[in-house]
Amino acid sequence: MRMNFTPQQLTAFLHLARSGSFGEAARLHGVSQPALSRTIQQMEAALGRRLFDRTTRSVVPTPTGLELRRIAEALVAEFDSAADDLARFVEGRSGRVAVAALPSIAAVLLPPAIARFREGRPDVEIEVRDGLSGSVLEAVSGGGADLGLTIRPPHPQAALVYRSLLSDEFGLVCRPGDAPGGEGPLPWSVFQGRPFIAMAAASSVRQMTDAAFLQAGLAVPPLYGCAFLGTVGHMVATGLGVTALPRLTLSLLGPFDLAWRRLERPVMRRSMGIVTRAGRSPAPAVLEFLAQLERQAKSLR
Amino acid sequence: MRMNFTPQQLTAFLHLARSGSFGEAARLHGVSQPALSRTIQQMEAALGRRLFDRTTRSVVPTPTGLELRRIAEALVAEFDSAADDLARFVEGRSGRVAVAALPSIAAVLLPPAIARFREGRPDVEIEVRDGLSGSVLEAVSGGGADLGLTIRPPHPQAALVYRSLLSDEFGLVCRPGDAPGGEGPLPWSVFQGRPFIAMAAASSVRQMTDAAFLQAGLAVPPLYGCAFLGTVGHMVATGLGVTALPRLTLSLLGPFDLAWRRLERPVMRRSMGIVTRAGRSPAPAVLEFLAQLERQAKSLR
DNA sequence: TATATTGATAACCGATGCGCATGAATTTCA
DNA sequence: TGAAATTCATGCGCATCGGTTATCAATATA
Repeated sequence: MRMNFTPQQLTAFLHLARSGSFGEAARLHGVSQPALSRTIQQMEAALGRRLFDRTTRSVVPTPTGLELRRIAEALVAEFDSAADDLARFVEGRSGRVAVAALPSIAAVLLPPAIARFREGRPDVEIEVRDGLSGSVLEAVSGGGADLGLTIRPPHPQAALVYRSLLSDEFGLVCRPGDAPGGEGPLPWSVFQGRPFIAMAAASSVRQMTDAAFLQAGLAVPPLYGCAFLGTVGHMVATGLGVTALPRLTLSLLGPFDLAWRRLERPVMRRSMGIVTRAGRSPAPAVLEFLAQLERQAKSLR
Repeated sequence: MRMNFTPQQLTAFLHLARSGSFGEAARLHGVSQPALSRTIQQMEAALGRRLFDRTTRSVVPTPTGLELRRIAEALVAEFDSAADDLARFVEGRSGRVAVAALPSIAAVLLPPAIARFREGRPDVEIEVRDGLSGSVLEAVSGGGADLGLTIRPPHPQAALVYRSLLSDEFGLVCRPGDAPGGEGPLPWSVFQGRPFIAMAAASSVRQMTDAAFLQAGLAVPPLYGCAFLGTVGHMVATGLGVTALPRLTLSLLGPFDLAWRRLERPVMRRSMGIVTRAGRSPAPAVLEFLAQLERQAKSLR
C-alpha cells in the first residue's frame, strides 16, 4: 500500500474534515462538489479504507480519517512552510550574496548599495571579500563569490562575463597649493620633476599609471609602492609627493584637503564593472543585488 | 508565486539533483528521459527560475536548485514518514482498540485473543473496559469503545450491530459428590430442594436462570445474589449450595474441583457475541482484532 | 572528421481531473 | 402525509496533463 497523495488531495481532505460538508468543503477548496466527492473517493480507494462514514445527512470521519487528519495537518503545514521558504528565496528575500571586490571599488560602490539592498531584505546574508584584481576573478570563477566588482579584466576568460558599470577618469592628486595654475585638465607630463607616489605593483591603479606613462613616453620613477590608498593620502597630504588616481577613489585617501585635476594625453579611464560566471544562473538575491548595483552606479555617473 | 509541487515532482527533482544526469535520474525515477526533462522544465516554469544550468555535457544545480534540494530532501522525508505512519495505521499495525466486555466473557475470550493479537502488533494500544451488559452497550454506542463483547442484546438497537460469536450452554455446578448419579443432562428441576446460589439481579447469568425457572414452571428461591463469579465459586466449593452457569465460566469460579452437568428442559444457551456501531467503519486495528476474536471463538466451539 | 553521448523538442496518445446535469436518499415543512 | 429542499453520488463530455517514441542539436571523444 503506497500512499501517494498530492498536497492538493490532502488540503481537499482537510477542508472536508474541518467543515464536515462536501458542499462547503468544495467551496473552500475552490472546486465543484462532485470534484471533491471524487477526490475523497480516490483517496479512499488508494487506501482501501473509508475516510468518512457518510449519509446524505452526515459526514463523520472514520478512525482512519481521524488518523489521516492528524497526519495531514502536520504535513500540509510543513509543505506550506517549505513553499514559503522557497518563495522567499526565489523572490530574493532570503539567501546569500558573496561579493568579491577591489578595495577601491568596494569602498565607493558597496556601502550605499548594501545599505539600500538590505532595506526590506534583512534575511539576505551579504559577504564582502575584498582583494586585488586577480583574487577577485579567482573567487568568482571558483564559485567563492557570486559576483566580482573589478576593473575590466585584461585577458577575457571564457568562464567569466564582464559588464561595465561606470568608468572613472584619472586625475592628479596633490595638496591644493601644489597644482599648476588654471582650471583645465593637465597632461601626464605634469609628473615630470615631481615626486610620484605610486601604488603597489600588483594594484590595478599602478598598472594604469604605468601604462599612461608608457603611452606618454615619460619616465617617471615610482616611489614607495603603497598597497593602501589611505597611506597614499597621508603621504600626499604630508607633502611627500603627488599621485594620479581615479576620481572616485578620492574619498578613500582620508580626511585631507586635497586637490584633484583631470589628466589627459592620454586620458586614462578605469572601467569598473561586474564579473559573473558565464552560463551560471545567479541566485535571485544576487540578481536583485546586481540590479541595486546598477542603480547605484547610474547615480554616480 | 505559488509553489505547488507534487511529491512526484520533488522526488524526480531529487533524483536529478543527486545523479546529475537526466538519463540516470529518469531511470531512477522510472520514467523516460524526455518525461523527466519536461518535469524539470515545468518546475522551473512554475518558479520562474532555472533549477539546473545544463549543457548537453553537464547538469549543475543553480543556487535556487540547491535551495530547493535542501528543502525537498526534508519535505520528501517528512512525506515518506507520514506515508509510513498512515500505512501502519491502515494495516492495523498501529492505533488503538477499546473493548467493552462483560466480565465473564472478557475473562474467557479476551486474554488469549489479546495475546495472539499483540504478536507482531506491539504498537496497538488495547484498552479493556469490563462492566455489565448495559454499560457495554452504552460504551459502544457512545463511542467510548470500538466493540463490545456481550450477550445478545434483548432490545436490538438501530445504532448497534450484534454478531454472534459462540453460544455457551448452562449446566449445574456443584461439588463432585453432590451431583445426581449418571452421565447425561439434568433437568432444571434438579434445583428443587437444593439451595440455589444466584447471581446479582442485574447480571446476564441471573436473567437467564430466572428465565429458565420460569419456563420450567419452577419456583426456586435465589440465594445471595452474588456479583462475582469467584464468590459463587467459593460458596459452591464450601457446600453452601449449587448453581447454574454457562460452561465457559467454570474457570472463573476459582481453583476448586467442581462438577458441571449440562441442563435441559429447557436447554439454555447464552449467545455471546460482538456489538459494533452500525454504519461506522471501525479502525483497521479493530477489524484485525475482530478477526482474531472470531478465530478465538471458533477454537472454543 | 566521424562517432557517441546527452539533453531538448515534436508528435501522438491514453489517463486524469473537472464541471454540468442529474439521481438517490433523507430531512423539513406545509 | 406528501411536496420541497438539502446533500452526497454518478454519468457524461471535454480539456489538460503526463507519458512514450522518434528525432534533433550540441558537444566530447577517437
